[in-house]
Amino acid sequence: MSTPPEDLSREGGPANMADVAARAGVSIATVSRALRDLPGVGQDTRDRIRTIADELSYVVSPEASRLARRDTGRVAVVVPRADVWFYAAMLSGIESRLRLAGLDVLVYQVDGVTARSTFFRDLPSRRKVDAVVLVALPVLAEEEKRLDLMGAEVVVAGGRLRDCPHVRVDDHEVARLAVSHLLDLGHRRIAVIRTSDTEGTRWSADVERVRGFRDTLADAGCPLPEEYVVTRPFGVRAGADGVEALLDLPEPPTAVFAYSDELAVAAIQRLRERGVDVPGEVSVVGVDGHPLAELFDLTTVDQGVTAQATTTAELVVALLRGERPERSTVLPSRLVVRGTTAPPVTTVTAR
Amino acid sequence: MSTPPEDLSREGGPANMADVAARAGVSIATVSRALRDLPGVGQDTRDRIRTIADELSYVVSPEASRLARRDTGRVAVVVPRADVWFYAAMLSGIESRLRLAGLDVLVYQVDGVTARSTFFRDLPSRRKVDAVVLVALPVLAEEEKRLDLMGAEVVVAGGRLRDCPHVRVDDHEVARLAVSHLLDLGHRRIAVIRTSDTEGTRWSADVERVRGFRDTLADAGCPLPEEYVVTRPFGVRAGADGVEALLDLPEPPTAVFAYSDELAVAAIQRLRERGVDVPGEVSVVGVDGHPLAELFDLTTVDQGVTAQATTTAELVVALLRGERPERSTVLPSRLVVRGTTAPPVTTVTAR
DNA sequence: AGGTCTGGCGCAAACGTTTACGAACTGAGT
DNA sequence: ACTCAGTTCGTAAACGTTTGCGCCAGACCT
Repeated sequence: MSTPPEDLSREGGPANMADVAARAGVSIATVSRALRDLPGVGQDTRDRIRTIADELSYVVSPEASRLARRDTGRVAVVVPRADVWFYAAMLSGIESRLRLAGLDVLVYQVDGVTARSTFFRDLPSRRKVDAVVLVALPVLAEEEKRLDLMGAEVVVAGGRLRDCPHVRVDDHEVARLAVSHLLDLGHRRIAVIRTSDTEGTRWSADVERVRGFRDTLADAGCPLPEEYVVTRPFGVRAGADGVEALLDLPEPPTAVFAYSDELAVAAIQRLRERGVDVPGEVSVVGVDGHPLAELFDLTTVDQGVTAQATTTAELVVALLRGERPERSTVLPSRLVVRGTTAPPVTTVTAR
Repeated sequence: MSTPPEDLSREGGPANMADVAARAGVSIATVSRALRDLPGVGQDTRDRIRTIADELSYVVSPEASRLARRDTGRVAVVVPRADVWFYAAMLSGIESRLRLAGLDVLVYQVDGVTARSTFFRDLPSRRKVDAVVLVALPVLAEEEKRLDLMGAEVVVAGGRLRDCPHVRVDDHEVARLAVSHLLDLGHRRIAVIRTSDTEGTRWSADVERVRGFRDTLADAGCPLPEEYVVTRPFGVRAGADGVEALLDLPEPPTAVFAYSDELAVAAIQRLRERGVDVPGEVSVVGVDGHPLAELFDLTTVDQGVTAQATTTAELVVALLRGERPERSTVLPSRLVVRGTTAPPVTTVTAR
């Protein structure tokens, strides 16, 4: 009868490989090999080491292990903020998949100019991770250059950036899907509500969606007054305020393309508060595939966030394995027609 | 004219402390001290080392540094899932605050029985972090025991667990605030919609809210048919389905206390779809302080998520500094009366 | 002149692994 | 008996820091 409890709480701190080795009467090297399923260890020795490690409830020191093998086993996920659905869903999906690959995920919230500039100045994740995933992060041209210093694989999700490998949807197509749907229904007065940093940064998804919006209207010979493009700072109020501005126009739109489902829901809520029927008087279409969209019977362009997240994570895993995966994946988006879009009354009836 | 570009991309990998030391003509120890503002280095030497480190764009190897100093500089935040507002907001707030303290945050999503049991079996964060924050994580009694093996400070947010230091709101009070408000308005038929894991786990916030609900009704001498307590699996449908079930009762409630604002909003949406006026026929009150609540003019009990997050993070920081902070902080919650609650028509009018 | 400080710095031992290399042993083939 | 390949294991050198200790020069005293 030995003294197991005493061994666990030996002079502070958890057990080392040396402790396991001593108990098993083998060298540290053998323990290392045994625990990692490397060849060169007899089955019986391996088993013995295993049980001893278990008894001591030993786990390797990641610092030491990583120091010796020169990787970190960690991936940074950079999002503007973690409490907004799209980013949260991305983070969630990426974490799940990376966890399967045995990778840890650290989060960086980088929101606004100052946070972003300090992030790119200090690159706080340098040498701390094997890869960094930039999720829909607007980046200034000068900041792009600092990416090289990152010293890790950089992959981009939900947009594209320089020559970084990335996963995204075709945002031009996203906008086209939404706007075509509205055009098909007969709408000719179509507005867009978007949010932005308005700090001079451009995120590919943003520019492409705007372009898709304009292109689709232009292709259909549909006029677009500039007042129909409203931009509001991010927040719950964005959708409501944006649609308010549109309603107050001398000639308000009959349909609204909202940049996100959250915007759309807020817009709908405000419309109904003001007694405007949706979709009777104004149609609304969103983007994302937010759970709320189903609840509110919102027509939307589902951009398959989970799929994007998973694909991104798999891209990271492949890169870290040294494989040469597809550097650019464009996932499909699909229009989900629900109850917030309908033909405009004005065109159907009088004039 | 030396060869600066060559130095940067020297034989692969980033610059070491040794490189900096060599260039500066000092020892490694001096570089270490200089860069960390430790005493024992002359000002001029310090400056010289600084600029050289800058030129080489040197950053310390966290693995090596942490190995030597025996901490990790990381904190694990464990949430059931990162794409649900409450957890996301907690994570977001905690990350922001911990970042200020120079700590990195790694996320663990632990949702459902299997994920939780493997989490507590493997304790994947062992030795990887200095502290772990459990955010509203239901834990089985047997799993609690494994916490000791964590080998890190364990703090709990949004509830309480064993003797772990924690930050929370008084959930009994939260329920009391909501239900008293409904009682004050004259409601006597008050139901509750809750979500749960239903895996035998109990989370303190859950049990206390239910208790608060029952106690408050009991104190008011208000009857509570068991059908008025509906539980639905988590999801967008929970609120809608739950309220549906209530409506179909022979004697439906005139007021609903929803466990979260998301539930409440879904419930309201379904109520209105079914032509039930809110708050005319049914009053609804939620819990959280979700951004949606403001948008939907929802009466709610704001549990100050950001404050909880910040306080939790500060608790962690204090613990890691070796201070002896308040081990139990109960933050105030407050009733925010908006437009989804009103006196019941039935009691006011006929009978 | 010798003596005690004191600030500035280097030496070297940790920290806990991983891994190339080689030693010892085993058994089989000659 | 002798080699040879194969298996099992130990030795020791990394990996890149941090930090206790000690040395040395100069300043400041007596």
